[in-house]
Amino acid sequence: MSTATIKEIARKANVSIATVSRALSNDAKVKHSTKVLIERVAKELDYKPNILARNFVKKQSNIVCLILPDIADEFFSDLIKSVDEASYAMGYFTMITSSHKLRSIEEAVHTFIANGLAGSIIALIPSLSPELERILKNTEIPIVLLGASSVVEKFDSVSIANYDGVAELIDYLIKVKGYRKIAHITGPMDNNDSLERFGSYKDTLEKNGIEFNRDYIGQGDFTQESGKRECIKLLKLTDRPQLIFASNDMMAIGCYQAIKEFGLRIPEDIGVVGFDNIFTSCFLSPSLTTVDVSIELMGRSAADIAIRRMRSELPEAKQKIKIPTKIVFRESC
Amino acid sequence: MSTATIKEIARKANVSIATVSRALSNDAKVKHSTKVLIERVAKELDYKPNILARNFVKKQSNIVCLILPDIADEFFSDLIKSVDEASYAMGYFTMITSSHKLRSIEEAVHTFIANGLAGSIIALIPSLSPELERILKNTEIPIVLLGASSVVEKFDSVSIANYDGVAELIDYLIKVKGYRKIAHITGPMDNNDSLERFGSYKDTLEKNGIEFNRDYIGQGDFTQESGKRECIKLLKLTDRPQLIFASNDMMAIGCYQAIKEFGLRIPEDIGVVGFDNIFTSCFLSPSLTTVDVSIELMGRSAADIAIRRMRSELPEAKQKIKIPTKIVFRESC
DNA sequence: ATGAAAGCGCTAACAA
DNA sequence: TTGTTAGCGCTTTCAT
Repeated sequence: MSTATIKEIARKANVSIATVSRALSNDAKVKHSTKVLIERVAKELDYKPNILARNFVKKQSNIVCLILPDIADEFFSDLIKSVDEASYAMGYFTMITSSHKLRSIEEAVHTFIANGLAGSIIALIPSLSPELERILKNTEIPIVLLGASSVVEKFDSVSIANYDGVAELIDYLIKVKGYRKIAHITGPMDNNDSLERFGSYKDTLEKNGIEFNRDYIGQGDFTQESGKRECIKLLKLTDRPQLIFASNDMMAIGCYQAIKEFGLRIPEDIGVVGFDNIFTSCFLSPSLTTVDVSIELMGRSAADIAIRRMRSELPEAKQKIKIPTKIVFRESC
Repeated sequence: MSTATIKEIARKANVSIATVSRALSNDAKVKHSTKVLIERVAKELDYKPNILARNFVKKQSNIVCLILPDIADEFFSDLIKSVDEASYAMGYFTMITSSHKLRSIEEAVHTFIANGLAGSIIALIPSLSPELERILKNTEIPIVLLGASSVVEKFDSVSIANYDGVAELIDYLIKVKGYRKIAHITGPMDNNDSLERFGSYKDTLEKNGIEFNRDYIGQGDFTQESGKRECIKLLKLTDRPQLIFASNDMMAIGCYQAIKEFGLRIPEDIGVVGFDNIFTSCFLSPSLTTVDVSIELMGRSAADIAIRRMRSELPEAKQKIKIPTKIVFRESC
């Protein structure tokens, strides 16, 4: 490895290392001719700054650290890619890590904050534990929360417009499709997305004059298995619902399995809708009506905030970005 | 942020910073009692070493950098996760980046090598350009190639056992299922996986006494669209094949679309098989028979090699890991 | 077994 | 506009 250092450039260009440093970070007043000279020499030597040294002395890092939860969701690739692309475009690097069986999310965050590697953190935090909140609040580096409760006023956050998305979906089901008996399978009860979707489901039913029916609620955990399990319970009801709204597409897939095992047809006997628009959704038969979210936009927005915070380009007030959703009309209802 | 430094620990423990450094990296001869004392103080102060400083002075990095190609494949999440998990378990961090419209893979690799951030590189390189090979060979840090031509003797590599996997698949199709007219849609012609699969397809046909038929070859590029396009060409043949072996599942999905548009049935009128076993495969109708590869094992193996190279724990000879495959029997043939 | 001191590559006062 | 110098937190000789 061993690229040239500013020392060698200084020697070759007959200037001091300070001048080289200034010229290369082009923020100081350096005579144009010397700047040009230094840049030429730097290019000749194929100079790449030692990021470690630079970050170390500046006591800051140009690494955006993306922290993901344990489960590997389908959309992580897109999220990572969009964060990295935006970061790179602004001159930053992307580090990623996730909590897993060996490490809690709290530990992951704490480590990255304390050891100086991360210049900012983007964390996909489905639910904010008190300990995590304490750690996060005790740090100087910018934190951007993805999908975390937007109620938490203390952090910048980027989240999905769950409420509006679900409201639009349920409205469509009732007003256009004529469904009245709509069941819902929720995600985990400490998950913000799940909670918001559930709240919107209830509110929208009521706004349409449909009474909320506790029997029509299944409690899942965003996994396919839980979707299937809760769907079976719903299918066994004497007053069976006409449609099941699963809080995400994975659980909707579970519903498909259950419904097929019961020998029922979608959407003739019972409709199904989901949320997320994962890649698989359009290949199910029948294809799944769901709510699309631009993960790419989410990642880009988060990186943008993180980096502008690092550069102190943002106003004091915490940013609260809501990523809009869009219904994808298909064949399952 | 600002965790305690070794200086503060030294002061509190009444020893020199050198002793603290030694005690904490527990490789030098430090009296047991002082070591215990220092560790206690360190814990009290919630000390986390400044990784930037440490890496900087040691002129090495404990960051494993994973470099991905532009396209965001479905399996990236699993790959990233498994690399990170293995790295973390061995005390390393994971950085990821990908080539994209703003940056070629050559530039990405070069940057990470030169700026000192990466301690080793794991690169998913479908095809090795001469420039990339030059860059890679000119560096001191360990390089592990994923899926790159295993012919390249100069690098450690982890790749899929394409040849054996396809041989097993084609053998099954001929001997068990009785297919004879088997068409193939290839991936890009500079992609190693694609090439190996194609080679194995040809060889296995011949071993079974079936003459290779050039008309039965479509040249795709691993995208769904190319699969559809090439499938249409095959369906228009007067002597239509009985089955299409797509070089990956995405193209198999494209085949499904084409076949349905032609009003044909799978597998009654024509069979389809793929390679990869992506998540969606089992939800297609009919579900897709394909070849499964453990991405998780791939990532783990790559991280393992990268890190043991960093620690000089591996013999000179380049490691050549082949990840075994397994046929997933389903309904599409 | 421990301490003193140099130095990694770079930036940022302070001088000139 | 440029040079000199101190120092970031840590590791690592070289002494003791």
